[in-house]
Amino acid sequence: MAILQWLKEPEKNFPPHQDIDHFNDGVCVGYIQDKTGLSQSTISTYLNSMQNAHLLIPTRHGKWTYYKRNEEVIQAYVNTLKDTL
Amino acid sequence: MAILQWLKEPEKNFPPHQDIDHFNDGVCVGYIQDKTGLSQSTISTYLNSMQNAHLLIPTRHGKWTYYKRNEEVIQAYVNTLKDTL
DNA sequence: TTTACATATCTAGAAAATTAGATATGTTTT
DNA sequence: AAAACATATCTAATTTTCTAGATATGTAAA
Repeated sequence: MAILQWLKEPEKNFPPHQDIDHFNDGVCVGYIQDKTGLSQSTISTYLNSMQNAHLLIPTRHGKWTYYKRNEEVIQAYVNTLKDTL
Repeated sequence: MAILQWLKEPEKNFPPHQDIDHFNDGVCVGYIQDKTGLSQSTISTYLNSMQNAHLLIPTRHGKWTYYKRNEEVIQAYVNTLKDTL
């Protein structure tokens, strides 16, 4: 949940990327790792599982993988909760 | 989540109680246990933890404890999720 | 075309959640 | 007040989740 929240406003929660000057494709794994303080493998695993759940969309830029929110799925999930819960 | 859903419409998901003819205070533990197929202690533990989270409101009627949804808290939770997630 | 770097995957140990049996408590009936 | 019944609590075993170290893979720089 924290990661999803951070990704709502990348410019407020992460430093700028070195090769690109926008967050159009999200934030690179390393920055998210730093922010959480967890190990590289743990973060990679998390991001991968969130990707599998279609909560995040990955984009590869050179050496880096960027992750951004999948707004449609996230909203659909919240709406389902609202109806079902 | 299943329990919360069932408790939205007790009359559709549970048999009538033997001592009272309404679900104003919710459903007794035994009926919820039957519906889940879990053991008595497990269900009691679940209901207790949901009560601690203020998701359920307990009412004692003689030998039975009835549990009903705490709509305010449940809605507040969903709304928080909608904003935060 | 080797080296360095970012990320992914594999493996396994530690921590937490799930669950039931045994027992305790509270309430009603006899 | 003893017995019966509904629910709660305690304890512990099983299962699942969490997490990191080691290693692998993919990409770019030297």
